[in-house]
Amino acid sequence: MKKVFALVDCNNFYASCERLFRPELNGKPVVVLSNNDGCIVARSNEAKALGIPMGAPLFKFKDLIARHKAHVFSSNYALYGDLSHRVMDVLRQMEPEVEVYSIDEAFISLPVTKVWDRVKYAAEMRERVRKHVGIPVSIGIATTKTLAKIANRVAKKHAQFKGVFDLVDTSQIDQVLEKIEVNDVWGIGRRSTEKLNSRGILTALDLKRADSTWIRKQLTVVGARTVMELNGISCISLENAPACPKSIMTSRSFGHPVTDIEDLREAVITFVSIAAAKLRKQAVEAAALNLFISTGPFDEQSQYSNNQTMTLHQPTSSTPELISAALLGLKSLYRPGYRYRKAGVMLTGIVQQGYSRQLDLFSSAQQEVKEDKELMTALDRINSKWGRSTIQYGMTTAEEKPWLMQQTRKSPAYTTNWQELPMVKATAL
DNA sequence: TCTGGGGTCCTAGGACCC
DNA sequence: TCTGGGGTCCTAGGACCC
Repeated sequence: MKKVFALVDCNNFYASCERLFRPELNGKPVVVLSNNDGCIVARSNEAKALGIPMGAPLFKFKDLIARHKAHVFSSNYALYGDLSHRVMDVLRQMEPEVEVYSIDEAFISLPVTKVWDRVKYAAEMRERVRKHVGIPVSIGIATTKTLAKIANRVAKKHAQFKGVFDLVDTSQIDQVLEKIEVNDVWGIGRRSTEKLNSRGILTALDLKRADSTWIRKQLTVVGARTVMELNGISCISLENAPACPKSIMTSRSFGHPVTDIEDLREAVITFVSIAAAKLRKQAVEAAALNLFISTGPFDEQSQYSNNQTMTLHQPTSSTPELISAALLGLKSLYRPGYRYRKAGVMLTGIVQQGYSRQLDLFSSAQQEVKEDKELMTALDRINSKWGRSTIQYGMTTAEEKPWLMQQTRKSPAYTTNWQELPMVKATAL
């Protein structure tokens, strides 16, 4: 049966999450910051209207924010992740084929029906999410993912469509594409836009009609695919089941510059522990670990950045094993005298847990692996119940931890921590 | 003073092999 | 004097996405 794509996208997701528990902020400007309270990564419509751009560093807009009394939040991923799951659950209750594309977006495969039925159904979907979770979403429908993205944009931008726009009808596609700038097309970023503009390709419609040989040469097969999708030929399919990840990364900028190797050591141990827990959560193991440390990109005094890959004995998800590999790397990467601002660990060579485990000749393998697994299971259980840092490896009790993130305006974990549940005040009548 | 984090895919070029 | 060619694998870097 022929199917069409619906793209469900949460409106100003992080800002909407924050407002859900602070309804008095509805209609007011709200911004949410990146880690370390560095950049603005989400804005309510009111904040967008003030001219605050996406990704802008906070310090450049402090005045504007103060002047308009915009509300500022540190990012609270425990909250956003939980609300995201709830939204996706509602979608799955209505349709079986859901691809969770990002924390705030999902592609859904819908059967082809009459336009009117489709729009009505999507509107119902939208209303259910609003009612059951409280997050507003927009829905775009089309024959390819790239066109569904564009339809979603229209749904979000023009209030008269009430959050749902259907672009399956081919006769109106060109009219819509004509009004979309080429850099707003999914897959066309800054560099491609420069190339396209210099050739006079300014709108999505221009791109749709562009010469395919030239596109293939300048934008590779990726760009060629985008052009096909604009022409209604579906090249990017729905990925229903989550695939095995190719890499898993944990990295952070530090709250303050770090010079001491002992502080770096703690940071690295922490990041490896988080990454290892991610492995176990997805039931996979890593065959290699890449560690990197670097000074800040805005440090004018001196720059240093380096990385090293350690190959593990065999694929593993054991925190202590990964930590010892990482610390070996740190020893050879560290140079004294620099102000480090960031470190991170990337796990690669990911395989399914226990898949093709070679018997290790150099240790009494089986028994050790088993004990380690049980230990990790216990650790994960405790940390998921009592919080990520309840049991940690190799931490000092130092009060000053310069590498820790700055997060001065974080909202409570309303939905994932018993200690931080929202309270309802009962007033006597 | 203050500038995020976590991914994917593609290509070019080098090493190596036969 | 004349000094192949094709395939594979790996890595680094670019571009893009949210």
